[in-house]
Amino acid sequence: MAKGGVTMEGADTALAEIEPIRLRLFDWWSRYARDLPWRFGRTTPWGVLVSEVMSQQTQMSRVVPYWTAWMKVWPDAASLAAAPKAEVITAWGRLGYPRRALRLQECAQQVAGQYADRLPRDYGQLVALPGIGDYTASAVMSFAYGERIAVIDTNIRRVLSRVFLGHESTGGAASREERQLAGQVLPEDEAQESFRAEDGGLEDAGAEDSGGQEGSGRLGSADPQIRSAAWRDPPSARWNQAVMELGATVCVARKPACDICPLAGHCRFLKAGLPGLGAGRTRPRQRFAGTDRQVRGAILQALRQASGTPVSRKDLEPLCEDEIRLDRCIASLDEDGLLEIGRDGRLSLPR
DNA sequence: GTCCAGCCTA
DNA sequence: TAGGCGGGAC
Repeated sequence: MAKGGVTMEGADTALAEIEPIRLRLFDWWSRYARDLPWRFGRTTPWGVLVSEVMSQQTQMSRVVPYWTAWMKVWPDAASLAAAPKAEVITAWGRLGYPRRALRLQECAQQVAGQYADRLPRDYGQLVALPGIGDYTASAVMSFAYGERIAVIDTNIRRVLSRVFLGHESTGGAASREERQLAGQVLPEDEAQESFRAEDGGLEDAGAEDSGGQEGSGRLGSADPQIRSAAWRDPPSARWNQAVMELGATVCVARKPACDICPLAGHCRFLKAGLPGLGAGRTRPRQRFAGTDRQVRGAILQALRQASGTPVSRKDLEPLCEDEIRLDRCIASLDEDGLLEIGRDGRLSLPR
């Protein structure tokens, strides 16, 4: 119980400065937030969900072109639900972890079939969808719907832990202390500020908005005024996004840019001299070179490039010295539903 | 070499 | 709770 109800003694000092911290972070956010096309209310809740799934373990900058092309072809759950798997896998391109693409389509099928093509505005229903875990469900609730909910991801854990607790976030699942802290620092929302509170909201705002902003998804080179006009995120949603953004661009894992950090004056970690910087990070990464994952990726890429023409196993042998491994990877891709094996033994993307 | 807006299964 | 699962940026 010493753990449960106990306040975070160590965080008290910093928590007392929560208001100036919020002001500084919000100001920083208004100046430096990246102008990603799914931000600032320019897409639907479904579009937000797609961006979050694509961003799982993948940097935002890599996601942007994929997301833009994807949403053009499949702007809603229903259209994605009806797409051929091969096209979905191909459109996923080299984003990595292609099983995410299949799960996203399964998710689309459930949304289209069970929810009349309207993404649920309920954490429990979201988290029950394929490929949607705690983070993504929370992110959609906050970013797409403006609901007040603490979002917990690796960036937020790192930033909050550093600023308020003065040490690095631990590996593994979020600790109880981290979750409690995230809830404590989350701003309250004024009822009237809660944007998209009314039913409908921007459910169909898709891509019209300002006439002719098509593909770019940008608002010119960041006129703060234009941007802020589009900002209707309630404080809690802005906070979640701003903390994440700070973690992604300034308060990074290995070499944080404390010299330009808006929270430097309030950061317990910095004050303490960055003890154990970079330590206690998430579990060690698996190597990629020479693993099944690399071979799986190469096989899939070959199938994409074959664009529908079945490929023989023989043609894949150059991708992998070890034939045992090659066959194992083919089998696992088959099990994952990422490829099909024809009667003649040739391989292709599933239909 | 490390890290990344994680999720799922055993 | 541990381990599998891409690929690129730095």
